[in-house]
Amino acid sequence: MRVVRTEMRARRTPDLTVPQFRALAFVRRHRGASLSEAADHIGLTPPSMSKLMDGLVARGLVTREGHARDRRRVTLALTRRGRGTLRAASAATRAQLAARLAALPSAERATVAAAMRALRAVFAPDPAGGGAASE
Amino acid sequence: MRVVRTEMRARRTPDLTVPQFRALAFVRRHRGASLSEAADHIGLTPPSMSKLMDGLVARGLVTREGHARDRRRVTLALTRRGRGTLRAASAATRAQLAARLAALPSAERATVAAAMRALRAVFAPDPAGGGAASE
DNA sequence: AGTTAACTATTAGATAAGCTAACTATAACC
DNA sequence: GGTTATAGTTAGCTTATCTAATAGTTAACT
Repeated sequence: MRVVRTEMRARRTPDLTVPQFRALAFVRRHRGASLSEAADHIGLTPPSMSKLMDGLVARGLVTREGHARDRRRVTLALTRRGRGTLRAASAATRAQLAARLAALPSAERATVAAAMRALRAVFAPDPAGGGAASE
Repeated sequence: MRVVRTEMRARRTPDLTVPQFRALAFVRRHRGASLSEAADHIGLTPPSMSKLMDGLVARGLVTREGHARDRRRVTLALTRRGRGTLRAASAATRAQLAARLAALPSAERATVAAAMRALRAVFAPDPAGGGAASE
């Protein structure tokens, strides 16, 4: 995963930091989620998530609106631009990782995939982030 | 690796951040290294490494002395306390990871180990960090 | 109904990690 | 000996985190 981060940092295409990427991915997967929900799932405190969202809202990637019934809450969603940015970042990262992994013989790629499944079972991270690691 | 980081953060025993841990590990492995060497190996710019070392020197974990022949350079070394702190952090992290991995059947642990070897070959990280992952 | 308790989000203020640009001091080169 | 390159630091910026404190809302319980 260190390498994943490194690759993501190298990919300057849409210029998202790792926490920004994670937050966008969470919002994509949970449209209309609240700030606390995002903080919980990603493992940040609410103030941290609040500030993170400040930046994403300021960049026009996320909308933050008041909840209809519970006026304490906030409703998060991706903008069209947010979806595009996330998709581009995801594709770029995936491509770079795939390029690295392509250097492995396919038997070893299979071993890596099996290890990932085993580790996911033990650490049970949110299936959002690492899902669909087909290549 | 994300999980490694999380575990390390959770381990509050000697209270080292991940970059601090990495810097200490580098200095342990390369006694008398210069600042630039440390920055290069860890993948930071010299100013970042300089500031990181500021903190470690202030905490009495690292010594930073002038080089005998080349007075531009700086010579880094661990103090006794630095060695102890690093050892404690390393042991705590390792123990927590081992506890998690112990939940896996041994065949799957072997798969994980094989995957790590394969990935190391592709990404070729500094052998200092991930070495000796026996358990 | 009215007060208290719980919850949601933000602000304030701190530390740490990073970067680039600019500077200082020293060594190397010709 | 004067120019060029190298090593490290300082200055100033952004982002990521945290805890503590605050404000506004809703729920809960007399």
